Amino acid sequence: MLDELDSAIVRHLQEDARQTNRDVARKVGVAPSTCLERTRLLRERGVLRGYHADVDLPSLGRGVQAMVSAQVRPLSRAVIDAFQRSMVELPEVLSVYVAAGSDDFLIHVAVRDNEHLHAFLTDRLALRKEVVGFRSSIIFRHFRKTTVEELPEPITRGGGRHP
Amino acid sequence: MLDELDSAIVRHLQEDARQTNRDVARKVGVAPSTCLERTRLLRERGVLRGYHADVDLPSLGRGVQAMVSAQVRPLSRAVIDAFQRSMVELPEVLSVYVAAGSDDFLIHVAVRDNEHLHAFLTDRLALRKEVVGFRSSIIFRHFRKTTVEELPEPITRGGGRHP
DNA sequence: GGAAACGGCGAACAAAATTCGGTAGCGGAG
DNA sequence: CTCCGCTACCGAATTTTGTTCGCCGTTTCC
Repeated sequence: MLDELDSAIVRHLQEDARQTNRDVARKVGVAPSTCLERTRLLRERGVLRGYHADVDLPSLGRGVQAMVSAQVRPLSRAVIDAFQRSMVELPEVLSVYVAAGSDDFLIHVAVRDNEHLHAFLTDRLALRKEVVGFRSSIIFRHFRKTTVEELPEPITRGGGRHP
Repeated sequence: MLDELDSAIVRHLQEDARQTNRDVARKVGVAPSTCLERTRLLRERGVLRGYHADVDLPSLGRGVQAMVSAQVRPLSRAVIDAFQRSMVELPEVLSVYVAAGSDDFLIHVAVRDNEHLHAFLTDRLALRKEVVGFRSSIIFRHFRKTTVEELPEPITRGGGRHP
């Protein structure tokens, strides 16, 4: 799906999305025009979904982060979709994961302080009647990998899907 | 800490970090040179931590995501730091949260398929002797907010910290 | 073996980044 | 009240980059 040149471009744009196309081209060893066209195609293909600034949360008055796992009932599409939508539009929420296994939802929140977290849990979660339970984990540190590489093919037994 | 102009610049760079400085300047209503200087200062102050391409995980051969919560013992700094570091360097791992509450660690992983996830859990987690338990949640959907705004000051009783 | 298609290249042109001297507005001191 | 100095913004000039497009070498498929 991605050749080596694509992968290299993607890697460099993950590390610094604001470096110039010329710089990327030089680092991956092709002409700027080639690099530009490749990048355009990667975007068009949906491999590159966008470019976003990474912001320091404490600077935005959000010194406390937590991951809140919630269980909702009934697990119908209507309830799930509505709950997801209402969580996403809360200013405290950074991210919503719809999941299965131990939890139905994982909600990553960033708030001013513990007081604010408590208010969020009681006023925004506990009050909702579809929420039958939730647990919170305060996040002390968060290390996010800047670059995600293509996974190498694993050692397979017996070959691929087209025999 | 951030005036209205800073906030506007930060907001626009969160939405699209690769738009030109001119475009940002036009949108926030200042001259390009002013916008450039502001952006430089925001970076220097650590408010803007970097700019990263958002990559489609399935395109990288990672069609399955999960959040794994792990409990480790003893909860000493040495064990925590070592476990964190070893998780971060695994290719399957996107993000590591060091937490307290329901869980000690939250590990966001993206793998090829369920088979690969199972291999990860058994070979990379269950084998470690400091891991005393873990639970996994398969992630079906992940909605990440592109723009994080500064939280408005709450209604406080009795005023600020400098009377 | 040849034709067509693909991908990369580099030059030319348009646009953006970056620098820097000038200046308006603001705040403080006299 | 006025003057001074400081800060932040602006806009023009220069350098750098983005973007387009015709050309050419390679590969692929008859």
